[in-house]
Amino acid sequence: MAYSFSEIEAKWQSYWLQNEVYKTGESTDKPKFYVLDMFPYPSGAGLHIGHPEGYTATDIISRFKRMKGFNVLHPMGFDAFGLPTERYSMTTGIHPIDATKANVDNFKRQLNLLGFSYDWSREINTTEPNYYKWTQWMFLMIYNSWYDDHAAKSRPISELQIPENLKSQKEIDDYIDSKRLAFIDMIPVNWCEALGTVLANEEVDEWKGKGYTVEKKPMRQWMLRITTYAERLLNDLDLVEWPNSTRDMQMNWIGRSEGAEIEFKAETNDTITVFTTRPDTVFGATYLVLAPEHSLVSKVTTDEQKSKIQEYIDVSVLKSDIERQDLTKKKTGVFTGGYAINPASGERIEIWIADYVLAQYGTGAIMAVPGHDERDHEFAVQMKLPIKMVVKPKDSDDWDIMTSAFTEKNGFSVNSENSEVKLSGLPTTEAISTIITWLESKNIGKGKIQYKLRDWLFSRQRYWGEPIPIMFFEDGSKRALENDELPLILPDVEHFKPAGTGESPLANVEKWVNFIDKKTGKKAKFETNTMPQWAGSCWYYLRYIDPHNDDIFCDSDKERYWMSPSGVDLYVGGAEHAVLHLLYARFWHKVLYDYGYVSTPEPFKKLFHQGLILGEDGEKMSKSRGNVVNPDDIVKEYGADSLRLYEMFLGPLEAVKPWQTNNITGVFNFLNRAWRMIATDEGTLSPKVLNAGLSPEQDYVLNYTIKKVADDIENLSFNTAIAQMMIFVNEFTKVEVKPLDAMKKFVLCLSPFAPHIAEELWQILGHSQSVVFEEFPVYDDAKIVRNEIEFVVQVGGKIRARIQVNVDLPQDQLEALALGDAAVQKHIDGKEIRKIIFVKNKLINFIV
RNA sequence: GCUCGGAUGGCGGAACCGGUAGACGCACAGGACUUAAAAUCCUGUGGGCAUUAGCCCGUGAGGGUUCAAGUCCCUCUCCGAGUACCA
Repeated sequence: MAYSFSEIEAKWQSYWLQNEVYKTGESTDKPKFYVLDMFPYPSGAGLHIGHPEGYTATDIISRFKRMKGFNVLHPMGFDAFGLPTERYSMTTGIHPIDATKANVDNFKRQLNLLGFSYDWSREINTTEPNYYKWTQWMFLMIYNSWYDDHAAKSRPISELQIPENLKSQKEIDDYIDSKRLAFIDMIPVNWCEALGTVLANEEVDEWKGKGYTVEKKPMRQWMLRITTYAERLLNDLDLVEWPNSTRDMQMNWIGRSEGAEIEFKAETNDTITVFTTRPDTVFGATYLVLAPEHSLVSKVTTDEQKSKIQEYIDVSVLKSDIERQDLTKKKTGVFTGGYAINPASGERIEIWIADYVLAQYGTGAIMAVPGHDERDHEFAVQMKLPIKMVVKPKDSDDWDIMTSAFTEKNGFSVNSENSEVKLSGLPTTEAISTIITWLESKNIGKGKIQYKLRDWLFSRQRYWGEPIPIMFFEDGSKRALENDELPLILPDVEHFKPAGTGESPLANVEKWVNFIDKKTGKKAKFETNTMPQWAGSCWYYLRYIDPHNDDIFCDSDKERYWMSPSGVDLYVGGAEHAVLHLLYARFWHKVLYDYGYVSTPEPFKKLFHQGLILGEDGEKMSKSRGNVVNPDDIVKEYGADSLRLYEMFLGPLEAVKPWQTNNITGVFNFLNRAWRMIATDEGTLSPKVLNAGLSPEQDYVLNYTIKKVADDIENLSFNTAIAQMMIFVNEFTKVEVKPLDAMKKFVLCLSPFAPHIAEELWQILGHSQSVVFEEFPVYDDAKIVRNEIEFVVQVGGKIRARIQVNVDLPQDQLEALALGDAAVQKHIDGKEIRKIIFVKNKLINFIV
């Protein structure tokens, strides 16, 4: 008969709730531990089997740390703004607020069903005005900031020095706006007609995959100047304990490269600035290429080339990023008819446009060095442009530059000199610094560090997001709301369809959009764009610390207690957020840090990604495949404790692993065996549990289990911790008498993993207080030292005997014992022993 | 293409700093209990040859270092994730 998990789980869940067992203490005299889950988007589908994986891991840690005497902060909330809800509302007419509430209720029901120890009094929801008030407040903090390069930090915009030559208010305002960390720009964005909204690059594939069409269209957008933080975002990765892969991804995303900007004079007298990482190859620059969107294209284009150029631009704009970046296709481009002068060689070179040059990176223009860049080489061959060799390989002279580009950075410059500077003969690194010095002395270029990271497109043409708290006046000026005017509440609307003009549904809410500003008395119009879903998740970990504070987003004393010395102690979530969420949150955190609102430069000290759980067929779970496992069903059949245990027993937390419902019987049986070891079918203490001493073997297993479970929890190796507890149960199932003390310690070890059954067993063992408040057992070092071990004897590296010996036996005695073994003698067989390898307490190896 | 992971029995997975490969679980087989079954408990279970207590092979493939390699080095194959003309 299986133990009655349904009754037990319901009983303890309501006990925990009624007694507020998981309320986080406010006292600061205990050491703290902040363990955070990535909060979910409450979708209509409810929890899937992947959610409880990370959540169980953090729950085990939380429970363990509490038992180890820490004050644990383990909160949960909901990242509830988002497009799926808005689309649901569009089709059903159900208000996003109502849809969100229903989904959140369902999520909470499911989370509680699994026995997670969240402190629900700290629950947050990004869509509630008293939360997004502070999201808006932070947006305004960013808006009212400029980045001081000298101080290398953000400062209030009021401290910005206004150049004296600026006279009119408009000029001054424009100057200030050009420095703000939040600003408006016209930029080409991914416009989806059907959704009536702009999509982020990372969303394009997702929606295209669902059959939507996405095109490029320049629109007025809010941007955040995250690029000012590129260097710090890169360097501070050294401060965190993150998976290497995630750090690498962020480093690649930020994409720092060193090089130089070089100015080329066009014959029209326009200056075309290019960025290159190989300024040493400037003598080999045989043509220039501008991106089709480059502002100088029309100026350098000659009359007879005009129509061809225009045609090319028109085609480029219609192409999606994906199409433009399709590497398999041939490169395309058109000659503008214009020429420029290579500032190093003095040669007259052609100016082309081509869409293999990206407008958004560097200066949107390149000097093409076909001899030493594969892309330029391909283009030059195709367009029959000149190819010049200016770097030769270290050890050979016979590189055929017409066949392929030589791109290694370990060569020597050749054919690179003019009357003022000579690179020929220099190794590449020296050539680079030499040419930069020359360019700088001539004032036609300079060393430059370039980043791939772009500014953050921060506005969405959607209803279901935080309103941007900025108003515009008829004269074109604008005003940000002040703190006493926050939150700017999202108005109620009846229809969630976009305005169709590219504006959000808010544009249709006449009364809300157009109003008389009370502070200035002027006619004003609210911004109709809302913030992206990333906004609310940029700082939620801080709100948990002080969720009900109306004066500030988080009290600074509380912040210091929970975040010092290096941020959230453990952050667990999916690797899909490795770049964007984590980069955006780090950015906001650093702005807050610059103003002293937070005490650490980085928000998340240790990060961990749980691996995906696949369906039984080894494929990603999806409705269409029909391989989705619903946690509710598993709980019904085996109980929450078994589900928790099984998800942890499946394999290493970080690994991608297939679900096998069959295998859950393993952990289910284990819990039943544990139950029978301590309790009767009727739920009373088993008569076999007695005050009794432990045999040395039992003592060993008990103490080793305590040690192993504690160590493994710290390392997030839950699968091996569970295996060890199984060994414990196997050991004590064998014997007739179950020593009471061992049973108690075992239940304490089990409790972080399977809290419901542990509570029940703990009560059966005679306790009236919840197991949550108990201390984690301590093991006895002396008991986990074996006094007899199995010792391996090898001859010529092959195992020939295993002998039982006392621990720490010295080499000479073991040699004698080993040589006395018949099997060993047989293999030595009178041969000469040339060498003896001895590893204490492990093995001895006779080389013959 | 580039970057980062990974590959261990029929299956999920263990294995510290190079030192007994396959812990633990599933599945399977046998036994005990039972009129019988289920449940439970016990035993066995990488492959091959012997079938006694013996030997050989074995951690994706091939090479190397070492007394000793799943673990370190080189080359390759396959799988997964990220990224994509970033000059």
